[in-house]
Amino acid sequence: MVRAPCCEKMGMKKGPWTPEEDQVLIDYIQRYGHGNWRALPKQAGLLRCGKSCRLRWINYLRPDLKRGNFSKEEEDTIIRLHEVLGNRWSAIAARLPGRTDNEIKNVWHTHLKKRVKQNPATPDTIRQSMKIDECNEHVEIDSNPLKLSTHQLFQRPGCIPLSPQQQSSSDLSSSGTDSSIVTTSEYLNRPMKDDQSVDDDENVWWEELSAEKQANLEYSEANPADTQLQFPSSSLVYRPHNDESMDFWLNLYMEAGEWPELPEL
DNA sequence: AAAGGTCGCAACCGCGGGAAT
DNA sequence: AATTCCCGCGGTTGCGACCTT
Repeated sequence: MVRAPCCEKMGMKKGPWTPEEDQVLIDYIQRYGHGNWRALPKQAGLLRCGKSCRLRWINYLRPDLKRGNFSKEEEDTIIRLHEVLGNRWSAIAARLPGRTDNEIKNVWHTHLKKRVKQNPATPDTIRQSMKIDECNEHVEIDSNPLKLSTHQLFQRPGCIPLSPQQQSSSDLSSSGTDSSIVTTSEYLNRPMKDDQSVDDDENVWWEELSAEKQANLEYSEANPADTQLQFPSSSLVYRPHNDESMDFWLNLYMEAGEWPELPEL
């Protein structure tokens, strides 16, 4: 059964909000909060659906919104984050205080997309990323939608190197020109021996690979920043196993303006 | 000055995921 | 376990403002 959109209810108003409606919504939320968006309009006396109220509050009425034009720094930040995160506007907005995902999406489509297209070399990150790609073993080319955030992140450090032991023990067929280099994709697609079960779900392989390698990683739960310094070897596979560690890498990237190099022993 | 085209922004829509039942 | 509900997200649209001819 398909649920009817909430706004199709008779009597629900659509279109631009009036100042009076805005004030009703502000007054209500300031007094009672917004625990249940669906119930809110009825309780507040608004002829709007909950979805419309939520959108209006989040994108326009929230007191912590910055408003006004984006600064050059904010635009650069969006470009860099977009390169890493793609169209994940809410994730980008989470790193730009006072800005909404809708606002960022609009500014991307109206200004920044053109800017990047006209001058693709302008964001230094592109060059920097290429530089990193060149100096490391290989670039992760796998794309798994379910792991997109992690994968996109690590397409830049990209370089998720496999240990030499891993390469020699997994009986890999090398399709590349350099047999000492194995991408994660090649690992995941490696031919199976008879006694190895083949799982169609790449996620499983990916998870197994990660779990296997995380065991060798001295990861500090208490202080993720320590993790960077605790690679037993730069040839180990590492994958952030939660959002916190992903944020750690992303913050490093944002602060430094480039991806940190994996430490060598 | 007017008509047509383009831009920018606010709002809507449909979908997916997680929580609740 | 299945269904329903709600929220949040990303893509898209509508329309007023501005620009060009």
